[in-house]
Amino acid sequence: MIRVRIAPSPTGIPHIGNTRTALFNYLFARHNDGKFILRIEDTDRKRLVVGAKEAIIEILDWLGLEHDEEYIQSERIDIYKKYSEELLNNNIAYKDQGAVWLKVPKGKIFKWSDAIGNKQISFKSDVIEDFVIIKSDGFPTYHFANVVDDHLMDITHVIRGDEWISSTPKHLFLYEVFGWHAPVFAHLPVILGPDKSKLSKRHGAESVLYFRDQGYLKEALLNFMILLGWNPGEDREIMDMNTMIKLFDLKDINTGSPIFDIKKLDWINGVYIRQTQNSNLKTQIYEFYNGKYPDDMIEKTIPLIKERIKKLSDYLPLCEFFFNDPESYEVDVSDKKEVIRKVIKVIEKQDVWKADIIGEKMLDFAREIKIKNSEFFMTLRIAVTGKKISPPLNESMEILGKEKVIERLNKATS
RNA sequence: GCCGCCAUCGUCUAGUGGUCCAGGACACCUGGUUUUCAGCCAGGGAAUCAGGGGUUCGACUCCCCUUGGCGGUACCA
Repeated sequence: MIRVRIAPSPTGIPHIGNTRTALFNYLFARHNDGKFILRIEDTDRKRLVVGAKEAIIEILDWLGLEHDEEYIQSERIDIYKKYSEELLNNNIAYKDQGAVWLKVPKGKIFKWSDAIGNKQISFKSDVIEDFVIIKSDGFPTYHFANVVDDHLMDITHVIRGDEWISSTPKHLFLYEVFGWHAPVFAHLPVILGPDKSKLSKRHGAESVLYFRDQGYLKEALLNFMILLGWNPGEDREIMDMNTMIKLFDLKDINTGSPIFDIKKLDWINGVYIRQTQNSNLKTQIYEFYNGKYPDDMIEKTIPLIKERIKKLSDYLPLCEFFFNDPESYEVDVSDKKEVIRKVIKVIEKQDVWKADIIGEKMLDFAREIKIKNSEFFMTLRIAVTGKKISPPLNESMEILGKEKVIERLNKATS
């Protein structure tokens, strides 16, 4: 039975990098009908961040990366203590300044075959110094707790960031002194920022929750993340979770570090928005704005804006005029008052209030007063919406209603 | 410094010795549809496969070196 785990430490809020590692672990587990385990590694008491653990769980929940088992290391210190004492008794570890250290012998070679790129990696033990396994505050170090737990929890594959490569010899040595069988290691190349340096606050290192707050869909974020360092070996790029689970394989993970590119995320998000059922999209927008705008109105606008927004947060800038009268006009229409007044007359006589009929009348009117279509409709657009860019005008006016449109036009001439 | 990982269009990548003077996607540019913006459709530019040596009849693909990037070198993970 395949068993994998993610081992986040609650010293910060997970970003795209950590979360992609979680995704890969999840996909690997599900693909193989295995177990996906969450282990909170809160052994660094000094750097604990309040709310971090909750955020970790909230992110996994939001993305739907459901775990099968959950452990918290701070509740397991007796276990680590027991194993460290075993090492102490066997004279493999020693105490110094209140901490327990593991003796690392010289002249050994630690090597393993890494699942990423399928290569052999080896380190001479001479470059590895004795290291602490139990800190003076009684808590285990990552190296120790991690190995003990991975063994106790029957972890078969350790899929983690490649910043752990240099620590792997220590882990291997721990498995050796305990006489335990080491799991398969798969070290993922880390995601880099646009400047090819480590992901920083400026780009992508924000909490994953930030992307949700920016109006990205979880399906899009998931799809974006899997494409960072993995592809199915065919041209397909848009994949739902089931497809990802079906196609995912460790051997298809790239060896090079990918760079985080938000433009691609935006594109993918737009694709997903266009794919979303109207009623579902309505609900998502309604909830994104915390119910501030009536959902029946949102519903009417969906067909008009579905192909025009890339993120949920693009909705309001485009559609606010449906809910509120414009407070200002992006283009000055004060010299167009005459035209607008005439339009009002035409509209007042209009009793069939349908977009295509309205459109015809407007076209006729523009022709009658000999104004170029583009110019005329821009004036009308500004007067009704306040903006140069809007959803299709006729349809927007239909949704707004005749009375409201006349009111707006009157306001624009005042 | 030492140790280790990595290296194909700006970006994500395909490519496992010949079918590649390198294919797809994003981004960008042009044209079409059009009352704005999107979307959609059609087309375009964009990698001497980091550089240099090998191996081979033949290298993007294998080996070595150099360079560059990244990581580690904590009683942090």
